[in-house]
Amino acid sequence: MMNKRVAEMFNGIALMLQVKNENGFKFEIRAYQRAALTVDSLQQDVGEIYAKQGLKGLMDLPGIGVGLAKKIEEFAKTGSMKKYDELKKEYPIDFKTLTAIEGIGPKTAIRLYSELGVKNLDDLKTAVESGSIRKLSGFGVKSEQDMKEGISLMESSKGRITLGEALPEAEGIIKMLLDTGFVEKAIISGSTRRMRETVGDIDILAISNRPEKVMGAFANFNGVSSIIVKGPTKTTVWLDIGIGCDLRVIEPKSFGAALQYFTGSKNHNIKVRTIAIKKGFKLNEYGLFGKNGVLVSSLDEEIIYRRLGMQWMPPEMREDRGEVELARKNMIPELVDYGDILGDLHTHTKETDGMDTIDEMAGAAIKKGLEYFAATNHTKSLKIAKGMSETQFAKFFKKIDALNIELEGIIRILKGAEVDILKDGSLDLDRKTLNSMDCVVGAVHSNTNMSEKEMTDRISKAMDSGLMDILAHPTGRLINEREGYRIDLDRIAECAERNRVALEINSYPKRLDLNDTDIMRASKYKVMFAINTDAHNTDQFSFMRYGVGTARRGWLGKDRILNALPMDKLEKALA
DNA sequence: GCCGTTTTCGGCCCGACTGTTTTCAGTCG
Repeated sequence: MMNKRVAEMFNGIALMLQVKNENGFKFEIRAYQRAALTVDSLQQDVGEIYAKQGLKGLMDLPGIGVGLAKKIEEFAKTGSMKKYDELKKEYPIDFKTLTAIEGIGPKTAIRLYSELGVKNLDDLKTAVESGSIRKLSGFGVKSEQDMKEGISLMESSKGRITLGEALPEAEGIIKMLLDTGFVEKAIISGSTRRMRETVGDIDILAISNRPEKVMGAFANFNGVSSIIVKGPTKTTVWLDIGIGCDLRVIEPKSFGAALQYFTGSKNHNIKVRTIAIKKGFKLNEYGLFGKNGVLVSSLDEEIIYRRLGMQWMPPEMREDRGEVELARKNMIPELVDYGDILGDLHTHTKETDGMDTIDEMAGAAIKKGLEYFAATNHTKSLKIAKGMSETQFAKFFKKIDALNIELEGIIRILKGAEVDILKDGSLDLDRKTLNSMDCVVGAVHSNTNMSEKEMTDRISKAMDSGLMDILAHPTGRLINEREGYRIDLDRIAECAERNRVALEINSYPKRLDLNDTDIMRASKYKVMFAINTDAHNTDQFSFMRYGVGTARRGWLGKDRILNALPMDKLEKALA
């Protein structure tokens, strides 16, 4: 995977061009930054795209033209980029680290270098401690202190946290704001509203006629470790959990415009605003304005989009992946909704590595309003999770049969397993046991370091057995921890279609697997998807929303979701 | 350096906050 490196180099080039010549490269810089964003958020490796589709494939990516495609080609072939290396020779500075410090941008970094010889973080620490920053013109004691604090913030930063951590934190802040009594409405915006799998900072939008009171309460919130900026409409703080949080307070009349603006994504907004300009409007966070600065619309997101000749788009789609073009043609698909999920087809109990009993899990599922769920414990080869043998499953299923009689008409528990797909592609239980189950979820847990072809063959063989209903966490990736195993997703999806195996969208916050872009790719085949929590305790049924958010980011409709089917139809589908 | 429902040339999103200095450049999102 070379995306990270390429994005870093593009960003590096942008930074160095910025210091090289004030405004001469203004738009070139923007092009590099935009391309870096595109490459960085891409799930597919640009090296792979180049290998399979050449320059043409690269140029199909938004913001990548012939020039940048050739630079990616150069990197893929030689492992370096001449333009980057040449600039780096001119500026032997660790821009990436230094500009990651809050308040330090490229201009400041270059002054620190040319006047104090600061090349990296260690040099900066020395400069700050020695008191030499305050002696530079345009800098003072405050700037020096800010840098010191910026360094410690960066060192305590978690980077991007998972949606599963960010969303509950954001909801806590919303509640606190509403409790102040000064807030009419408070809503999550930014990447959290778009349900992005990781969140770099939390964005909150509040409506109030008393902004100073709201900002005061926010800054004093006990989850806040320091205040970065504080004004009447915008306050930024650093949270104890290791990321930043922005609060914008606006007047009621600007609600729609502000929500549209602060939800992003950045590239989505740039595209929408460009269209606004072409139509003779100006769009900002206060509203959509006509030629003479006359307010056209500001109250409602949907009306603003309409005025621009577009349909409203669900936040999860706003990534500039073609949604604007669809919206202009009135072709935005109806996405699976958070309330559409009727069951959960992948959960664990105490018998293996779960925390709670089947009775407790059933109780929690009932509370969640599910019509059914499948108990899918691990199988014997997975020793670390106390995987079960054929006889243990038989015994466990008797318990489920009894429970199902007791819970008749309330909920239905499906008998299943998360069966290991072994190294040779065979399944970890005998055919008879698997045939006795309602729902067989196949998964890879061992020998993950195979080649792409070997791993794809292995999983395909398992699906070809005709015994599997669902392929769990198809790539095995863990966010911020490990990349997935290597698979040819097209071959997997094609094989799943042939065998009528559903692909899982695992809702576990660290997994979200398949992810949004993989879903888009796989959904070109006639496969169903199953959005499962993989719950290991009763609380984790609440992970479902992360999976649904991911499915929506992959543009899936309800008709593609296996567990949006009511029990009778699901039974037929599984059979 | 990218890109096209005005364009293959001439455009390119828009505003808030801060420090240090007197009007704004730098940074951020």
